[in-house]
Amino acid sequence: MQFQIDAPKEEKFGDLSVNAALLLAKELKLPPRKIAEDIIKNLEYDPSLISKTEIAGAGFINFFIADDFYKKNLSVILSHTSDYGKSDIHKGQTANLEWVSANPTGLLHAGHGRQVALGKAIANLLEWTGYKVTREYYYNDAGNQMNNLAKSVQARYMQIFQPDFPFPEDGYAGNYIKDIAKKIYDEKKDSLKDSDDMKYFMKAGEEHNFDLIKKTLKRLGIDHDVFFNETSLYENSDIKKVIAEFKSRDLAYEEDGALWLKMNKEEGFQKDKVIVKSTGEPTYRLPDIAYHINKLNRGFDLIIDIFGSDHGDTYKEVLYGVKSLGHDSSKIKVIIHQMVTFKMGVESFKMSKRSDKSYQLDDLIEDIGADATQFFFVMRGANTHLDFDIELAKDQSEKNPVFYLQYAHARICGILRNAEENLPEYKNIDTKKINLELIQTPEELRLLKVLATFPEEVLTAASGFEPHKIITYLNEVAENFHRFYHNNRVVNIENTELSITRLLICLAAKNVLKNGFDIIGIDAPERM
RNA sequence: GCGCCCGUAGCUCAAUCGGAUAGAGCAACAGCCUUCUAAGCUGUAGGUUACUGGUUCGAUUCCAGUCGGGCGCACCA
Repeated sequence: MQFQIDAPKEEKFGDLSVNAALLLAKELKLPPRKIAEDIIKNLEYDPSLISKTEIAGAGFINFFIADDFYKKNLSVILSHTSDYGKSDIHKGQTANLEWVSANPTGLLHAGHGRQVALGKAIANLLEWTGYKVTREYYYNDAGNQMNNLAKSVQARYMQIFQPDFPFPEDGYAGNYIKDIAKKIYDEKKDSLKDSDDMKYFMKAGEEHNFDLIKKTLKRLGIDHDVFFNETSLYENSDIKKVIAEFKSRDLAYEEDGALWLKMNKEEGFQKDKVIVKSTGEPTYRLPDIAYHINKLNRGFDLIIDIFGSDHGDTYKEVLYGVKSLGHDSSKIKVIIHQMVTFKMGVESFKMSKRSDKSYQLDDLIEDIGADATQFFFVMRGANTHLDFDIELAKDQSEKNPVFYLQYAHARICGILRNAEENLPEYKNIDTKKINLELIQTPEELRLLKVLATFPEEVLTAASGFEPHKIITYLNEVAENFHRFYHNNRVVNIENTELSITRLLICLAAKNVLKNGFDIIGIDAPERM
């Protein structure tokens, strides 16, 4: 029988709860509470770990973990320092996380931030569970959009000395195109005139844009290990091989001069899809399929893609292609995040690539800082539409949720500075010889309990790729620390022994906060 | 029209892949600074989990339908 052992939401229901009796009731045709009684009667457990059991509600069996366990855990936290919360369940395994992967046709706009921040935190989470993580960026410098970029740059360049030069209708309107044109003009003056120079315009635009994208990522502390170039898939003929495979498996056919991939209607696909256009150029699907096969062939145990919901349908086609060629697509996990609506108080506005007034990720970082940017994007589950209130994020006051957490850390640092001055000997204490008997107040115990669950919180957050759970948890830590602070004087020269015990609790809380901040990717300030 | 996602307190969101009396923050109201940072703490109020039905010991969670919102539905990526 698949019964569950859970930590109940409410403290009064104990620390662990088992629903076995409820599940057995039907089969045994007995009242659940009666079954629970029988189970408890026959249970053997260590009374130094479990202080109490009880039957509650419809027939839950609740276990209360002894306070001693949590008290002893204090030295566990302190001795593991920056490793506390890490696990090795995926030790020896490798993961590949690909995200951002914006084409070098423009800058990262504010909406990209959600994906940028999510990926950063998820990569960290994976490392905390033992994965060796490759952070990858799929660099796509082929296709129509690059021609469009070249035309846009050319037009802005020409307009410098020929103001009536027409700007392409679907060109990129952002001001950054003018910057690129200006740069070219400074170097080449008006020597580039005919369309043979298109390649030059393209290259200049690409380099400029990609440089800025990388700078933005750097501001958020993101450094990709691999920039995988799409063109390499053509050069090493991976794409040719994929086409040949599709043909030999009779999964593709030619029609109207194009090559079509047969899509399985039973898996929900409505119609077949073109993989090679009649012009001979592949559509994005083909290199994407080849790319994912390439990742699988590199031997990763886990492959994660992060996309916005606007790609919610297309990735399924790519995975279908990969699977139909006999590859194990179950190793590939796709995280879809919903779109972001930015608000200034009540006023909302949408991002647009076409407008030159679009709000860039750089602007957002400028306005609210890198920490708040990272925090606000990761704060909520990826699968809900996110309302991003820039005014709130900008607010340097208690309204801003990021400060609540950071303040708890800063406050602990304040206490430690006080101790440094009045009780410097606390630093030399052997944490194994603390007098645990002195831990008595409910706030102390409650805080220790919360701190003890950190490793498990990391595991659940990592297994579902849900970094927002870390924030929810850290909030609980901060809340319990503040409560502890208000009711328990820490540094008191009259009572050195108690002071030292409480200082160690502070250190443990600081340790957990710091580790959580590291996962999310924000700073742990010493002062605020 | 079809597909995917979503709808929870006035607002922004949680709720451990079916569990107990649905929780936080902000906003509102009432309190707490001669004491380690009041960016804090304590308390009050706020709900038919969009709606209707179904599945079972038990539903915010699963299923069907309705309403409302987002995103897709190219030989663009």
